Amino acid sequence: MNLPEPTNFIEQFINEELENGKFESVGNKIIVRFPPEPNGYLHIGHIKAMCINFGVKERYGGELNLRMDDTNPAKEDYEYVDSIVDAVNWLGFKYDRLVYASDYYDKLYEIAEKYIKDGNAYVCDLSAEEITATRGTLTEAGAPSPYRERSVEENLKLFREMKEGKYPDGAKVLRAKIDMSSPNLNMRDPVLYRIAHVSHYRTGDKWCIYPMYDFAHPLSDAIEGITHSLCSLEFENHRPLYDWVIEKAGFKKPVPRQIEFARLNITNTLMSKRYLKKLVDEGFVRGWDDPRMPTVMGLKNRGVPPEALKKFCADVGVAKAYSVVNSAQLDSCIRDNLNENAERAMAVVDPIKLTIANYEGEEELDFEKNPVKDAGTRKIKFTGSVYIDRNDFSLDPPPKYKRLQKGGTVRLKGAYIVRCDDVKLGADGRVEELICTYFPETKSGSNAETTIKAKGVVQWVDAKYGKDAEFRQYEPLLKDEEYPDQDYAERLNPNSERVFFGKAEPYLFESELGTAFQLMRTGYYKHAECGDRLLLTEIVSLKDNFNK
RNA sequence: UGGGGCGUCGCCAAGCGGUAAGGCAACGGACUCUGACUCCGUCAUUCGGGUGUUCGAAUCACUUCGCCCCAGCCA
Repeated sequence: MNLPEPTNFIEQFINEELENGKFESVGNKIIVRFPPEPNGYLHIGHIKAMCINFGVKERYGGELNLRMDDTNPAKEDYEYVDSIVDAVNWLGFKYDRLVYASDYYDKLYEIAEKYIKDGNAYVCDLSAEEITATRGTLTEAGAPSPYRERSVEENLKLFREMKEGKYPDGAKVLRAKIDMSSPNLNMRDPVLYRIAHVSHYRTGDKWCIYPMYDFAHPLSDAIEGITHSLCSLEFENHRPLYDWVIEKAGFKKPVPRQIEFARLNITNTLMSKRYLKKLVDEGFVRGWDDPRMPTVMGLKNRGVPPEALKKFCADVGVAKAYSVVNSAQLDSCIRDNLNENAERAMAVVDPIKLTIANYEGEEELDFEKNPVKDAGTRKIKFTGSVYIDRNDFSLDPPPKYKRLQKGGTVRLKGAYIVRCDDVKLGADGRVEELICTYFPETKSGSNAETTIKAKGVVQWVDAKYGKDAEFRQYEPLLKDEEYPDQDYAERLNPNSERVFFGKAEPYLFESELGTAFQLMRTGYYKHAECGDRLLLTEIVSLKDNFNK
């Protein structure tokens, strides 16, 4: 058998099973699933889960079901289903089928009746509080429910009445009959079905009883023929129950195997759906797709290429140890990708006029689209009167300053070397205009002999042909040092704190392109919201690089 | 305190009894029409601690310390 080289312990485990012939009866086809609950937007933590699952699918030539784990009607909606599908598609992951746990409500109900008939489940009249009270503690066994020994007939009758809507919410539940003294609390007669007179976004009012995760998830896996059910570490304690549920339902082998991995944590951001929702609901960000958000759509709007995210996940790896990855690692993957793929543009944020006294007329210059790979050039117009950024000039330059200073030279990228002869100051003492001399023989790309040298290169925007674009710098939501690695809950004080994903990058721009692009010199990916003035050399369609 | 997991460089992470990969970060230096990129070099005598077994241990055993998860009719 041709087994792929495992990239993590999960694949290593799968390889061993394959070698042992565990899946021979199903043609050694590996089937996995990615099962988000449609109650929120996907974030970068989900991307890791997707990379793991889709990675297994691809390496084993298997299949993957995108499954909406929608068993709690109170929280779920199509809005989220749509956003999840959009996110998966944007990332370029190809699933084999889109399925819903709610598709199985009928089957699940039948299996529940089977449980009852087999004496593996019973209807319990205890209230939620009473169930909690009789569950016992970490060190003490729980007490059996007084309803634990009801007859099969009575249980069946009661369960059917539950289904028919005869009881109000909370009046009764269906419980598994396992072991009230198990050291694993999940095995102390867990609830399988609860009554909820809530209409479900897909099944409407057909049901008033809904299966719990611990019942629906393993059975959904088994029904779909999932071979490996990959989930995060906190479900480790559920595995015995997962196995029990499938076994009692009577599924034929091979039966799905749950494998757990550590979820992703990143410094400088929040990964909990609950707090992300809070940011949205309380207006700290524009929405789930705000570029400061670690959501898939937020990342997309930042101009982060999907491939960079996949690279990041691959670099970070899969293990079982709790970890917090430094956001610099993500930044590195993004920079790397953008450096390779992004077309370059020049922009000036805080302009100072630079006038070349000895230049006349205008011309078109060739501007390299991407110096890393051969992406060709485009034309930019030059009239000798340009803007450069305020911080590319210094009246009082520090040692080793490479940009422009009075009497010094600098290269206008893609154009000429200029020397600053005079500085005009405004009434407020701020630099208003630089009067320069250019050297024709230093034209970019020319091979003319010259002794003129410039230590630095600056971006510029032509005063006549440059274009305005709207932008606003984003406020970081939290200061760097305030970012919690954990226990961030209490730090989110609604009135004072702010959140930003990643370092507080100062230049995030968004023009009418609605996308990001890499600015020259800053060498970083940029994005923006509207608000202030930004000068661009030209509106180039960089959109294609990112937001497909 | 019961059970289940986890502890390898500042941050991730390989390693599966034969003598510590790699990435990020950092630090030197070269190069550069982005102070970017690229390049070259440095960065764990040591694997939470201890004790054993072994010719030989991060890898096995015992013990100890630390961290995470579980008492939702959430997923």
